Order: sequence, then C-alpha cells, then structure tokens
Amino acid sequence: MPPSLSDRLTESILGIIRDGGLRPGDAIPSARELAKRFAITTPTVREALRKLEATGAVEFRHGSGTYVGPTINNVVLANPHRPPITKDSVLQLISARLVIEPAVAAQSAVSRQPENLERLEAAVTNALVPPGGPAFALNFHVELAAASGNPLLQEVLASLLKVRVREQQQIRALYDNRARDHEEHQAIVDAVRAQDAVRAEQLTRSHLDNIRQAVEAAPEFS
Amino acid sequence: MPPSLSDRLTESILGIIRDGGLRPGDAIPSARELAKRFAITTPTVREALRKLEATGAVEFRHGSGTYVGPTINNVVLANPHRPPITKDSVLQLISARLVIEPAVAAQSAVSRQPENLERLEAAVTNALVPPGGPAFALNFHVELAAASGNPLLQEVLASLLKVRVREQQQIRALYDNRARDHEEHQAIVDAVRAQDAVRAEQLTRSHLDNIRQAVEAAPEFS
DNA sequence: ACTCACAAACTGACTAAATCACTTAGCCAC
DNA sequence: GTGGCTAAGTGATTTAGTCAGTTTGTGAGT
Repeated sequence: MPPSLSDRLTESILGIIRDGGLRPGDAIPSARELAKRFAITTPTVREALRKLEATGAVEFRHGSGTYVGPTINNVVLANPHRPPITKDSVLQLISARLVIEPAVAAQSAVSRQPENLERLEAAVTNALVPPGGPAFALNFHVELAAASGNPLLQEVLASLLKVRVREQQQIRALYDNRARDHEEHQAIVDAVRAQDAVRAEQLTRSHLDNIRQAVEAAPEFS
Repeated sequence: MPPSLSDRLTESILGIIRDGGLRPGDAIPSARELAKRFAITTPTVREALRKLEATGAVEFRHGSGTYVGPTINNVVLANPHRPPITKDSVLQLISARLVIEPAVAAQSAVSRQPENLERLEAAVTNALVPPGGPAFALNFHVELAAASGNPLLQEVLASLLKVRVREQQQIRALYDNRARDHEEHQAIVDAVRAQDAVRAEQLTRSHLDNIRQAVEAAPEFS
C-alpha cells in the first residue's frame, strides 16, 4: 500500500520548509509554484496543504500567501475538530489536569529559571486585567509547565488548555472567582520561586481541586 | 475574516457523522455525494476531507470509500507530521514521561478496575513475544494510563508514545533489555493490583529512569 | 518632496468536466 | 460450492479556467 501522492507531497513540502530553514511566520512557495515544481496540479497541492493546515504546520492567508504555522514543530497538539463540550468532558479534563499538573509544578519548582519566574509573574498579573487585553497569550498554567524546562510538557498543557478555551467563558460566567484564582496562582509562584517542590505540588493540587468543585457545583451547560 | 468554505465543510461533515451516530469504522457518504449534497465540487470536498484525515477523524480507502477514523473523538493527538527525531528529542520525551507517568501510575493504582488489570497483564506478556505478533496494539504504558479511568490521560500517553514508534526500533537495537522491562512492568502491575499508589509511582519512576539512562548512554543516532 | 489613488500582478478559493486506478459484489461458468 | 470475470461504485488526479482578496509600485495631484 504505497503512500498516496498527496501524502508524499506533504512530506516534500515539510522538507522544503525544514531544508529552507523556514520558521513560523515565514512564507512558503505559492500553490501554483509548488504545483509547477512537483509537476502536478494545484488541487493536489491544495489537498496536501490542507492536511498541513489541519495540524497547524501551515496557515493560509487569502490573497497574500501560505505561511509556516506556529505549531509545526509540535509533537502533540489539540484536536482542531473537537467534539462538543459537556459538563462531564470538562470534569474529565480537570481530573486529568489534577493528575498531571501537580507533578509538573513540582518539576518546575526544581528547574525554574529566572526568566520563567518573570513570565509567571506576568501571567499572574495579566489575569487580573479585564478581558479584552491583548496579552492573553500568557496562560498561567502553560507558563507553569514551561518553567519545567521541558517544551514537551508545555505542549501537553497547552493542548489540554486549548480545548478548554471554548468553555472558558462558560466557566467564567458560572464561577468568576478571579480574586481567588489570583491568590492561589500567586501562592504557587511563590513556592516555585522558593524551589519548594512539595509545596508547589500541593498548592497546584488544591487549586485545581477548587476549580473542580466549582464546576461540579455548576448546573449542566447547554 | 469569514471561515473558508472548506472550513465550514469540515464542520458540516463532522455534523453528518455525529448526527448520524456514526462510529469509528463506519462509512461516510462518498465524496461525489457530499459534493452533490452541498452543491459544491469534489476538489473542495476533498480538501475538507483531507483536513479531517490529517487529524484522524476520517480515513480514506482507495476504491472502497471514506470511513470514520479511530481518533475522531480525541481531544489531544500526536502530530502526524513529526519533526525528525534526535537523541535530544528522545531524552526530552523520556523526561516528560518521567514527570507525568509516575503520577498517572499512582492514580491508576487507586482507580484500576478488574478489567484494567486483565489488559495490563496481557500487555506485559504480549511484550515478550517476538515482534511480528499482531497483538502489538496493547502498549503497557498506554494501558497503565487507561487504568486511571480517565480517557484523557490515556490519550495523552498514547499521543506521546505514538511519536516514539519511529525510534522504538532504534532504542530496541541499542538497548534490547526485554527481560528487564518485563520484570519492571510486572512489578508495576503488582503494585497497581495491590492498589499501592506510592509503590506504583516509585516503580514507574525508576523504570523510566532506567530507560533514560540507557538512552543517555547510547551513541547519537543518525 | 510627499501623499494618496489606482492599477497591475501576485496570491489563495473554487468551479467544471473528465479520466485513471482500485475495490467490491454479483454473476456465470466450471 | 469455487474460481474467475465483469460491472458499478469509489477515491486519485488532471486540465483549464474564473473569482476574490492582498500587495506593490507607479503616477497624478498637492
């Protein structure tokens, strides 16, 4: 069962990106030129590009060009075609985070660098500004994972949280306890700063447990 | 910036799958029929289907049809367009697993059901049969995560390990210590059976640490 | 010299109508 | 029955073109 033409094409296009040293944001050759280069037609090229688009490896900008996407080097990614969200799926997500994140926090307390502490502080304070601020790229829990020094852990957390974006508003609507969140986040940062792994782990666990309880108490959402 | 036609199409196709109650393995309407139904042309339909294919939501079988894929309900998935593997990336992966898996093992020791123990035992014994056996679908570490009762944790581990498949042969070639692996796996299962979370956690940690050391000692691969 | 408007010249988005390649199921001969 | 052939349905790909945005450079007007 030989790989299909469009399969080989995706690999070739990735080869162009890697061999060309292209980084996220850089433009790749136009669909017409790729078609010419590989001696195939544009619909076939577009199929291959769509596959790459689905995984965030490339991005289309109508009229402008095709660009290298932000997650091209990711190992694990959030499913862009997510199933609909239910209260159960939210609780499942929090349960998974309850297993993973405390261990991550402990590791981050050990491995954190001064740069990580800066970003963590920024994430904590940014969360206080009312929504609409542009600096929402910094997510506290993702930055906490980043402080572990392992990009893979950051990817895993980012993927888990990306799925949550859609219902984040719903949770906020039901249980907007920004002040408490802020306090707990700050306490975790302090533990990480002090390189107190045990405390960071335990604070993260109770923080997530608080969120879990809040969601559990909330009514089923639409 | 309105979503492109093929974006809306993917959503519509997912709608057909979900509304039709289709499950992985079931056939979906042919590209020609979808084109007719949405009053568009087949290349456009194919672009949408390719996007769904990239995330494992659908599968093509030339000459036969298009079928619902196994990972359509996944929240997080392994990047099918993985970057090339280096020794560093392998160590990074093991480090991430060293953070996540012990915590997962502890949770599994608490939550495991009789059914999980069966599958774990099967995974342990299957690993002993020489490669070529068909029952390689059971991966010990994935089953260990499954025993936690949280499908999301299973997804995360499966995604992390899927990436590793490509270099699994390389690791095996450098450090084929199947007997030791088997012993350590068996010890973890015993701890999980006894619902001894602390021991399961610690055994998992040392097991992964052994693998890490073996990889570290290995020469750089091609 | 500066700025604004506008017109190419690029780009992606999509259409239309075929042809080729593969799989499956049914039929028929043996 | 069983084997092989055939026909219908499917995905894979081509060809040739139109539509719709974006970027860039040019030139008129100030």
